[in-house]
Amino acid sequence: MSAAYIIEAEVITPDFRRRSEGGLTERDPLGVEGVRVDYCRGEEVFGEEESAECVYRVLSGVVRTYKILADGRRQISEFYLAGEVFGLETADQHVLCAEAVTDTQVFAMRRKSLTALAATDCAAARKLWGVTLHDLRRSQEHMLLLGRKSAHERLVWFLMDMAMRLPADREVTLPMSRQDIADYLGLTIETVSRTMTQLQEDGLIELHGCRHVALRDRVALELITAA
Amino acid sequence: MSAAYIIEAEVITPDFRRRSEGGLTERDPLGVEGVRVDYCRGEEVFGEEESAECVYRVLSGVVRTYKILADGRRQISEFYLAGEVFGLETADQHVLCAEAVTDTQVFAMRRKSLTALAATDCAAARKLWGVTLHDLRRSQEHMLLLGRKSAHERLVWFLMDMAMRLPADREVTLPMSRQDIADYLGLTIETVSRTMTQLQEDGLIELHGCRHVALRDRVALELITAA
DNA sequence: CGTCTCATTGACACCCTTCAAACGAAGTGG
DNA sequence: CCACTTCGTTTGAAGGGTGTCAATGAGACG
Repeated sequence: MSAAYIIEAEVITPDFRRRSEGGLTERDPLGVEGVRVDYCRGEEVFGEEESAECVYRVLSGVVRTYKILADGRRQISEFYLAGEVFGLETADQHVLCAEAVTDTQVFAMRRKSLTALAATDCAAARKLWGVTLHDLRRSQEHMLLLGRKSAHERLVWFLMDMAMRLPADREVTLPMSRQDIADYLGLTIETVSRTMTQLQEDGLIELHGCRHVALRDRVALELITAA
Repeated sequence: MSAAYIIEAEVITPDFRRRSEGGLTERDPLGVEGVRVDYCRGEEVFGEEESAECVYRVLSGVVRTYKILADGRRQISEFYLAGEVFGLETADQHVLCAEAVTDTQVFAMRRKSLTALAATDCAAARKLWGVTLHDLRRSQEHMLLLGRKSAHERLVWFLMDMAMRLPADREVTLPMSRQDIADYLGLTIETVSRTMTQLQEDGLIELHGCRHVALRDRVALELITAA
């Protein structure tokens, strides 16, 4: 109880001021304490060039990180799903923006606590580094996708990836809009939409409303991604 | 001297067998020992899915890391210039290939030595993590480029980046071929060539042979990248 | 039921790719 | 020194995939 107040007093950020009502201080698997914070759909978690006070783990919902150009062109670098860590992909200052894709609850940890822990606990340091490595490996695959794959290949890869990462029984429920998908895959919203319909016409997927996708022919889909 | 033999005996990799004649064991700024190894133009440093025995620092020359699809489409994720570290961008197994772009000398360190050092020396661990973070930040910018920028913007960004990173007096000497540039920027060789000529016709750059580029109008060039 | 937001569909344009040929520089052998 | 080859680059013409612009359709919500 007192620890909660200490943290609250130390960290003067909107995150911690906005912490969930009644939320007590807890410990993250990474090994440091923090608090739960809620964000509603579209709300910003942190902005570009903002000093990086906190590191976050998604508890529920989805977060997108992105870069944006002066004229509005946006590239989403990653979607973070429940259980995943973000905000670590930078040094002292954020070079990305982060926003809640859906209503989201995150676990906010103070960066200082993490680096302090890493300074003494090698296993923790290794874990932290592993998070960054994971992001890097995914971004390398993402570069291949953005630089060299067709719209069909991009979308199929995306759907397969989501099916793997989201709790999917018979169909995937996409948490993000077509615009988000487009900005993630380096396409336009129209191309995403058209490609989605075409995949349906080809019998590869089945759409039940625009957010619900059933992967109808996994073999054919995997052939496209492997190509 | 004896340390050199120990390392040579421990590490059974082509890298260490191929070490430069007469090269003694030295210590890298990262804090571990290793040996110099030479690669000639086009030679592979490591392949995809090869176990990651070593981490490298470029001493002279240039190295490219890339991913390649079954049908030959290639995406270069990064060029590593003199002084830069590569091979760390992965966990235990490489997910990229690395090749020498020019005749290249690298400093090869055993991954085990690095992780062992990181386990005791926090500053070293922090440095290692910093290398990965640097790669991640660059790959995020690269994603924005690949996903959202035009051929002109891509090439201008590339030239500015090279001018900044390479020792450039009045003109930049590009160490890589048009094909490499194309595969780095997610374009075709023809588009790179055409865009290059157009930039010259517009008076933004000046070509003296295809490898030598003078940035004629820095202000205009920076306007394009900032757009 | 009306409004709002988002998704889909259509027509058209354009940037980049593809295919092909010419050009140029570097190296080799006569 | 000069043909000749080879490899990489440049240039041209044509086509296609994706973007742009615009209109229609479909849910969600009050």
